[in-house]
Amino acid sequence: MRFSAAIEDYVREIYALGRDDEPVATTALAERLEVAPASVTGMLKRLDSLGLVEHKRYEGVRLTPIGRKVALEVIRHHRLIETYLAEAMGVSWDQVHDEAHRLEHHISEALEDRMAELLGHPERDPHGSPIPPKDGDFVEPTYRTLDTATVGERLTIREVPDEDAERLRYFASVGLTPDAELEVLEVAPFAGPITIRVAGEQRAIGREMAETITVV
Amino acid sequence: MRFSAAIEDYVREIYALGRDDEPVATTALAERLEVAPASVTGMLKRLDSLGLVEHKRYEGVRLTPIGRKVALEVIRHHRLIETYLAEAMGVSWDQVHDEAHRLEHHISEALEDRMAELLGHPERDPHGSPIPPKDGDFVEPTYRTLDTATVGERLTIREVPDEDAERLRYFASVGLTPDAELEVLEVAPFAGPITIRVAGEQRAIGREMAETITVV
DNA sequence: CCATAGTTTTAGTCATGCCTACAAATTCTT
DNA sequence: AAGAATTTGTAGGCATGACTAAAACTATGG
Repeated sequence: MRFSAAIEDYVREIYALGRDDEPVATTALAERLEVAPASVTGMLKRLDSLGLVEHKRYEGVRLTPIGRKVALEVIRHHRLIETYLAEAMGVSWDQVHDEAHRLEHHISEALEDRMAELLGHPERDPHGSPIPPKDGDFVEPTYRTLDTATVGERLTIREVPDEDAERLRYFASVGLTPDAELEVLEVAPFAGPITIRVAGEQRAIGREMAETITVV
Repeated sequence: MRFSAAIEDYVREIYALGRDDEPVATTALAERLEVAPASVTGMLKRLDSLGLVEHKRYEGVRLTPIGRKVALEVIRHHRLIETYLAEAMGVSWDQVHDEAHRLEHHISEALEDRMAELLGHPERDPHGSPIPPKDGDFVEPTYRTLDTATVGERLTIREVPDEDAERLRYFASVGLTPDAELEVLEVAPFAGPITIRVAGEQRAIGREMAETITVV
C-alpha cells in the first residue's frame, strides 16, 4: 500500500516519538512536524480511519502493527538513500538528510532494492543509524547517550543525529563520527560540559549536544 | 523558483506539444496528461497568472520565456535521472522513465549537478534524447522519423520514445537502439510496414511505430 | 471541589488539483 | 449560411492537508 508523503511523515514521527511504548502526544507531534496542533488532530483522525494508528481523544496516539510496518519502510527508504548518496555519490554527510527526506516518498521498491544491492546491503547509514531490513522484524537498539558518561570511560560512538547540517559539519570537523573512539576526561557538574579526547584532540562538548550522541 | 509537480508536468507537456511553435490546444493537453479538459482550463488560468504561459480563450496556450525555462529544467532533470539510473545503477532502459518521472520533481539542483558530474556531463539519455544544458540556450533538434524512409537508405537511429516500457523491451530485443544502423529494404504502400535490416536481421516495422523513431 | 494552566479537539476557511455536468464558442459540413 | 460536431469554458464539488479561533477537556494546586 502506498500513502501520501504527509502520511508517511506523520507515521515516521509517531514511531520515533513512541519508542518508549508510551502514546504520543498531539503537541509533541505538532512540534516535530512543524504544523499546528489542530492540523495534527485532523490528520490523526485520518490515520486512525486508515488503520495506521489508534487514536484516543485527549490521550494520544499509538501505531498499529500496520502503521509500524509503514514507519519502518519509510525509515528504511530514508536511511538507504542517505547511505547511497554518501557512499555511491560522494554527497557529504551533512547534506544527505534533506535530499533523502524529499526522495524517500517517491522511490520505487525496485530502485530501493537496487540501491541496497549496489551498496552490499549495508546495516547502518552514514550517521550510524541501523537500516531496517526489508522484512518486518526489527527492533531498533537503544544505546546510552554521551551525557551519561563518567570520567575515565572509553566509548565508541554509535549514532549522531542526522537532521541538522550545521551540527553535522561540526561533528565531522572534530572527528565525532560513528565508530570513532573517545575517552572521557572530565564531566562538569550542574549539567556542564563533558570533556573528551577524540582523534587525539581534547574537546569540550555541551551537555545538550552530548544527549544527542549515542555511544557504546 | 520551485513549482508543484503538477505544474511542472503541465509545462513540460506544453513544451512538448508546442514544438512546432503553434499554440497548444486544451484537449490535446488533457489527453496527454490524462485529465479532464475542464481541469486543464483551470490549470491554464493558474499557469497564466504565474507568468508561465500565455493563455488566450479558445485559441490555445503558449509558453512564456520563463515557462520555457522551467520546461527545459524539468526535461533536464528527467533525462539526467534516466541516464544516471541506466548508466550508474544498471536499471534497464524500459524502467527508467517511470522512476525518473517520479523523482524529477523532487531532486535538488545540487544532486542533479552531482549526477551530471559523475556521468561526465552526458549529452544524450538512454533513449537518445538530448539533455538540455544547465544554462538556458537549447534548441531541441528535430530529426526525420523512420516512416519517411525510402528503399535503399542506410540510416542511424537517433531517438526512440521513452514512455512505453513494453515497446522499449521490444526495441531492445530487435536491436532498435540509439546509434544502431539500419538499411531500408522495403516500404509497403498504403501506410504498410517498413522492412529493415538491423543488427544483421530483417524486421518489419509497422508504420505507426516507425513514426515514433527518429533517424538521421 | 473549584480555579486555572496547559493540552487537545472542534469548527470554519483556504489553496491545490482533480472531477462532472452543462453552456458557450468555434469549426466543419452540407 | 445554418445546423452539427467539436472544442473550450463556467459552475459547482470533492479530497488532501494546512491554517486560526474558540471551545472542551485534563491535571494540578489550593
